[in-house]
Parts: sequence; structure tokens; C-alpha cells
Amino acid sequence: MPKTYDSAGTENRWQRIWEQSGAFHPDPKASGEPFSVVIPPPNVTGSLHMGHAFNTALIDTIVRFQRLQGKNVLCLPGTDHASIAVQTILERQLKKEGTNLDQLGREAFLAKAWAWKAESGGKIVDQLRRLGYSVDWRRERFTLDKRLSAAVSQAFVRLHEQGLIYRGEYLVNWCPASGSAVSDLEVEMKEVEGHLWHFRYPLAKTSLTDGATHLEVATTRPETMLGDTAVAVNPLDERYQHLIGKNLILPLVGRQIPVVADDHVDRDFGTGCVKVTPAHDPNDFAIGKRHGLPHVTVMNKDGTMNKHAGRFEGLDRFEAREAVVKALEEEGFLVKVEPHSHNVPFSDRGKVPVEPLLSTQWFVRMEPLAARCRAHLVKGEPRFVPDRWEKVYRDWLTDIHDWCISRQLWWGHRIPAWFVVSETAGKLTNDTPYVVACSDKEALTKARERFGDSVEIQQDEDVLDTWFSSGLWPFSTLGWPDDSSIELNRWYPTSTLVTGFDIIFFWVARMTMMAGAFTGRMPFADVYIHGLVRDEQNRKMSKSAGNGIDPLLLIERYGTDALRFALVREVAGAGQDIRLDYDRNSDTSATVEAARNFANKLWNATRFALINLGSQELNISEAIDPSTLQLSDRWILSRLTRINRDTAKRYETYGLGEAAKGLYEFAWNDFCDWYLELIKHRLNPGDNPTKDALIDQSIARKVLLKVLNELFVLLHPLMPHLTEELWHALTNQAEDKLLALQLWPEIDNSYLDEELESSFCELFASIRMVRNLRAVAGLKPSQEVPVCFITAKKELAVTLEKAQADIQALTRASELEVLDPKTADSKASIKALAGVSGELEVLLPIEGLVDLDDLRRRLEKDLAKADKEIKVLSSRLANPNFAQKAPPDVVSQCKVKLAEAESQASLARKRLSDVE
RNA sequence: GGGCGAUUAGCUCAGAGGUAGAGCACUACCUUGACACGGUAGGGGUCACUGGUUCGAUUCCAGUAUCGCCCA
Repeated sequence: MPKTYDSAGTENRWQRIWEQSGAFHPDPKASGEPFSVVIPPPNVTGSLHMGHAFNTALIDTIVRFQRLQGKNVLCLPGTDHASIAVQTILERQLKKEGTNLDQLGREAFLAKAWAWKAESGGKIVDQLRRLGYSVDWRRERFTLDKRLSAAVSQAFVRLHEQGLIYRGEYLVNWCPASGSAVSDLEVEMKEVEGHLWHFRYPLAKTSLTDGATHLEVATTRPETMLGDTAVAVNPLDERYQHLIGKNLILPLVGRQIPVVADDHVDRDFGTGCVKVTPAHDPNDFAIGKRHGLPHVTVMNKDGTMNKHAGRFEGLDRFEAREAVVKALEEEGFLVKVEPHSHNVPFSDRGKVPVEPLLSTQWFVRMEPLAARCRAHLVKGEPRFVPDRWEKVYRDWLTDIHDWCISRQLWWGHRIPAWFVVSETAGKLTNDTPYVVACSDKEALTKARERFGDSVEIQQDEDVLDTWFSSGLWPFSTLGWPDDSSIELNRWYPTSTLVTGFDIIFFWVARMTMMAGAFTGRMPFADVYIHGLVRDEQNRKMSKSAGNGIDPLLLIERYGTDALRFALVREVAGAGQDIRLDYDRNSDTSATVEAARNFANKLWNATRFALINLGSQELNISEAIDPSTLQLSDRWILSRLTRINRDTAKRYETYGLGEAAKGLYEFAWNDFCDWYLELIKHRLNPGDNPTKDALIDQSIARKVLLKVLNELFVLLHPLMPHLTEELWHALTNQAEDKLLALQLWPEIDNSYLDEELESSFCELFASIRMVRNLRAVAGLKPSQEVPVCFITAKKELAVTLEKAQADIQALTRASELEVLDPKTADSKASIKALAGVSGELEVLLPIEGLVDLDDLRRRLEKDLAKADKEIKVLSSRLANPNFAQKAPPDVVSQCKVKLAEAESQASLARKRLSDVE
């Protein structure tokens, strides 16, 4: 074995072997409790980013653990088609080629899109492979697959039959950049520094009353005034009471518009008068609905002004804004302009302000679907981890809005609705009847049934929101709507969903609603919500901000396992965001480097074992006779059992960060720093070993093998490649036998020995004390000196005596004495280096080597520390309230500590007087 | 405006009603038969602030400040 671990070779090799062996391609008929996860399908346009790496690390840790538990685990991968994103990319490409959608035509465009998908779509999937994802690639799905598309049509038809899908003219969020409606969730509010323009709207002649000649309105969007159909005031506003019901003349347009009273007008904002443009603002739309106001649309779908804008027709909406303001100013209607910061809705994809636009779209009626989810939630379905996210989900379901699902795009699932255009003279109007069906053939049949044999039908041009198909993901991927699907019956509902909090509404809620409607069950038992990966400046990583960190760079530098381990180790219990320290100049990360070092540590621990296990045949399954074990063996086995138990519990309950931290500590501190050091002298018994020494060597070897072997299993979910490699190296298994498919080591509680563990804490403290003294004395590591322990504590003395050989090995003690304070008096007078640790006095009789001043300073420091503790503890005990009200064990513990501190202080004093 | 989170060592973060922890960084020593991607020993914190509950608060409660996110 080389001295350092080479991650790249190892990882490539095992990824290939895992996939080829079909290890993660479960048989639905196999025994074992089912456990299933569908991965959040990445965008087919995407390339791997840190969020994927993080999500993957968490999911893969969970599913690998469950596999080790012997369950029948399915982890199903796939991608989604990302309607808007793909179409945007392709349209940009077309533009470069000097063509456009209309010239190309739908069929040719789709052919191009599929070709593009085939070429670049596999990229992210290959990148996911490099994360060591133990998914079933043979069951990989794509939202536009034939079967999944059929599921989408079926879902649409069924929802429509239940009256949950309707077509209607509503104000939608129109994205002029992509030329499509987008849903509420695809709109991001951004604070923008704008202006508040105040305009004067004169009263109509017939409406003139005493004194009042006009009303003043304030707006952030002057260009929409061309579509105003009213001015609203609050009904309780005394200033305007007498004007309610009167008419105004809309400047520039000349239209008469009424003054209406509406509760929703804020009297304190601006002048208390609001211009109402029902066709261009959601709030105004609502006011218009309440007052039966007409809708005047003044813009085209590309964001330019239309014929209703009169002389402003043809101007872009932002040009129109300036022109309208100028015109109003010239005609004396402008009162003032104030700077004003306000929230402007931006399209997530197009990155331009959305334009609320009246148009006819398809909607899903959400309330009945949400109600079902709320009913499930009361029963704890699904269970959110951490539970605070449940509230976020519930609140959204409670204040639910209908979902606009049509998109004016071509790439995606074409809406399975056919208009019977023959009923409206061959033209498509808002009144054209339609049929909804799973295929054009079926649509024709349905249309003929209703409208006669000579009908002419025409399919809706639009496609469905990508999330509509993603909402079906947990069951469409398993074969729904075929209820006899063996996968569906075996693995649905899925066990857990792991995803970021940013798509609880987009995706999690849509899945639960669709699942409720179509399967009657929630699609997963648990939802494990994690945070986002932030950059070194705590900014959310995003493509547009250009601050993403490429996981592949880190993988190349440190290895996949290191990256995975680093990410998981950062996870706190509460599902906080994690920040990745990253130096952009050098492409390095201290956090990932630490994880890489950990991998190397394990590599070398294994290397050490292989060097020391000798040629002796060792069988991992061979039982160890407990009576033959040394103290240190029993200690490490107790620690191992504990970490096994804790780790299993943590993996099981989504305490993944704790699992990683615990294993790191166990492996590095307990196992490498202490146990390996403790057994070195036993593994190398010298040239002419005694029979006993050889037996002891073989016991140490057995324990070493057992601990490492189990450690590999425990760590496998976090560092799959490394552990697979080391397990094979250590146990010499055939390549087709995989650690990934082994069973979790049994937890044998008889190994647990809490007392032994705490006495080892004391033992380690004693050893540290000796090392500390040696360091103070400036002894060379190779120089052996005698060591003397003096303690009145019986149990400690026993432990120290039993571990004599170990202590000598770890402290380079030429000889070791453990003395009772009474018999130690004569020794104590020797000029020696001394230290105090708890109730233990440590002497290194190395007169002459010691700087007395230095020694005095050290002892004074010890004394001061002990005195301070005595002060704190005794004052606490002196407080009668403490003795009365504190729990007895706390009081007695306090007394014990005080006694220890006092003995420590007196030891230090005694040694100090010796020095003087 | 409503809601949620964060504030602990130089940095990144754990933690728990009973004298503050880790990793990295830092200091000193060490190429010792696994590992310098390492070892040993160290130094380093008024746990954001103000009140309250408590025998005891960094931990629980309330408020304040700063930062971040979600919803309007």
C-alpha cells in the first residue's frame, strides 16, 4: 500500500464495479423491508453544483445505511425537462443561427430540442455518478419519457374530470422575456429604487362640487394609467366621502372613470386615492372584480403598448412610462415626483419585471387538493425533519392560490386538450368548446360524441408547467397509472424525501397534492429538509451571481468521499444552511482538506494493520474469547460498541452531521491516537517472544481487525469508496463481494463498560501528565526516564498497575512505580519534576535536568487553578439554598470535586515546598 | 408589515440548566517501524446586549441590536 491515499483511482474503480454489478438495482420481489427514495430530479440543462453534491451526500448516506440494515432499497434517479430553461437556451441558439421558432415550426423545434437533450442532457447524470451515488441507474427516469408523459396526460384528464382543472381568463404573471405565463412561485419580489408620481385627475363637469376640481393619485407605474377604469378611495376617508360615485376624466385618454369606495385602500399611503387598472395589477384586478369595472389592456404580450394606449402605441413599457410622464407634465397633470423604493415582481427565469396580464390560461383548483394534504398533516403525514418546516408547509397549504399550469412554450408536455374549432367557425376563441383526453384519437372520439361526426379539432398549443410533471415524480417513476406495477406496489409510498427548503412549495407540496389526488396517500413518510450551501461570504450560490463552486474541482483535488464527508459533517441538527470555506484563488477548502486528511488517516491505519497482522490467517467472523482480552482491548471494544449504537441511531434519525462527527472522533482519537499506540508494543513483541507474548499479539491482532472491519461498515455510508477499498484490502474479499451489501455489525452490549471507559480517561490524563512533564523538561523523545505515580485513589492505582506496560510504552518510561502516598514519603523528597493531575501526583526523578524556576512556575499555576476551583465550589456549597434546592447528585458531585481540588492544591503546595 | 432563523476562540461551527468544545489557523518540540494529508505538548472565549425565572443562566423566558431567509 502506498503511503497516501489516491482517491481518484479508487473512486473511479468502485463506481464502475458498483454500477456493473447491479448492486443497487434491487429486485422488487426480493425479501427485506422495502425502503425507497426518489431523488430530486436535477434540471436536464444543469451541471453539477454544490447543492446537488450536498443533497446527494445526504441521500446517499441514508440509503446506503438502510441497505446495510438489510432492507430492500431502491434509490431512483432521473432528470426533469425544465421547460422554460431549455426553451430559453434553444431560442437563444436559434437567434444566433438567424432563425426563430415561427420559421422553424413546432415539429422541427422539438426534434432540435430532443437532439440537444441527448447531447447535453447526460452530462449532469454522469456528474452525479462521480459522487458515488448508489442509485439504480437501470431505473433512471426523465419527465418527458413516454411512460411519464402518459402519466401526465392521465393526471390532467383525471383532475379535469374531477373539476379541478379549469380554463379561465385571469391576471397571470406574464414574463415578456420568455413570452409565457409563469406561476406565482416563479416570481421573485425585488426591492427597487423607483419613483412615486403624483397626478391630478380632474373631475368631470357633471361631477363638480364645491371646491373640489380634481383628485390626486399616486403611482409607481404611470404607463398603466392609460388602462385606468376607476379611482378608489377608502369608504371611511372623510376627505373623499362626497366624491364617491362621481366621475373623473382620465387625462391623456379622456375617458370618464368613476370614484369607487374600497376597504383595501390605505388612507395613509400617498394621497389616499388609488388609480385602478384592473388589467395590469393584481390588487386592482380584485377591486375591479368587486366593483364590476371594465378591463382595459394597454399592452401587448411582448411588453409594448397596444392600440388602447392611443398615441403611445408601439412604445416599450419602459419608454411609455417616460412618455406618459412627460405628456402629463406638459398638460399640467403632474403634481410631483418622489423617490420611492418598492417591491417589483421579477420573473425567476427571464430576470425581467413580470407584467400582470389578462389572459386565458389553464389553472388547477388547489383548495380541494390542499385540504386533503392538511387532513393528512394532522395525522403527521408526512413527517417533517426538522419539524419547524411543517409550519411553513401548512401555512402555504392554508392560504392557497390556484395554480396557473399553462406555459406558452413548446418544450414540455403538450396540454391534452383539444378545441372543437368547428363549433366556432374554425376559429379559436374563448368560447370554443374543448375536450380533454389522453390522445388525439380519444379526443376525436369524444368530440364526435358531443358535436357530431364532422368536427374539426385542434390541440392546445401550450405545454404544462414542468412542476406539474415533477409533482407526479414519486409515483409516475414507479409505473403509475398502472396500478399493477410491481415497483409501485413494492416501493410506493416512498420512505423519505430529502430536499432543500427552497422548494417546499414548488415541489414538496405539489407532490403531496398530486399524490393525495391520485394515490390517496402521501408520497413519502418523511421529508428531510436541509439548508443551502453558501459561499465563503455566506451568499447563496447561484448561477446568475456566478459564485458557484464547482464540486468537481474539489473532487479532483480532495476526492469525492472527502467532499461528501465534509458536507455532511457541517450539517447541524437544525437543518441550517452550511457555509463552505473556499479560496477562489487556489481552489482549496480547509474543510474539505480536513476530510481528505481524515481519509488518509484511515488509509494509514489500515496500512498499519496490514503491516502488523502478519501472515497469520485471520477470520473476521471468528469470535474473540473475552477472557483473553487486555484492558485496552476491552476499552476499545466498549468504545466501538458505543459508537456503533450511537451511529446507527443517528443515521436512522437524520442526525447525519452528528454521525460523521462521532465517527471522526472515534476513528482518529480513540482508535488511532490511543488504541493503535497502546497495542504497538504488543504487536511487536521483539526478537525472541515468549509464548504468552505471542498469544497476546494474536489477540491484539484479532481486536484490531474487528475494530477496523466494523469501522468500515459504520463509515461506509459517508465515505463509500474509501471504505469499500480498505475493506477489500483488509479482508481480502473477492471483488464481487461488496461492503456496500454487507450487514451492519451486531451491537453486543456486553462489551459496554462505562466504568472502564472513565478509568481510561484517568489513565490518559496520567499519560498526558507525564508527557507534559517530559516536554517541560525538554527531554528528547528517545530518552527514557523512570516515572513514579503517587495516588491515594485505590481504583486508579489498580488501573495504572494493570496498564503498566502500556504506560511505559506510551511515556517512554524506563521503569514505572505506582505508590501509595504513605509509602512514597521518601521518594517525594527527591528533587524531581512533579506534576499534579486530579488526585494523582506524577514524579519524574530526573534531578539536574530540571529548571527549578520553570518547575515552580508550573506548580504555582496548578495551585492557582486548584485554589480558584476550591473558591468557586466551596462558595457554592456554602450557599444554603444550593444545598437545599439543587438535586442531591449535583450536590454530592460538587463535594467530590471540591475534595479533588483540595487534594490537588495540597499536593501542589507540598511539591512547591520541596522545590524551595 | 407578518413569520422563521442566526449571533459562542482569529476562521468555520458544535454544545448543554451545574467551572465552555471540535476542526482549521497559531506557538514549541519531533522525520520515532502506519500516517508531516502526521505525532506530542501548549496558548486562545464577559458564549451579541438588557432585563426576568432559578440556589445556579452561555443554555430557559421577554425585550433590544445586527445579519440572513420566507411571505405580503
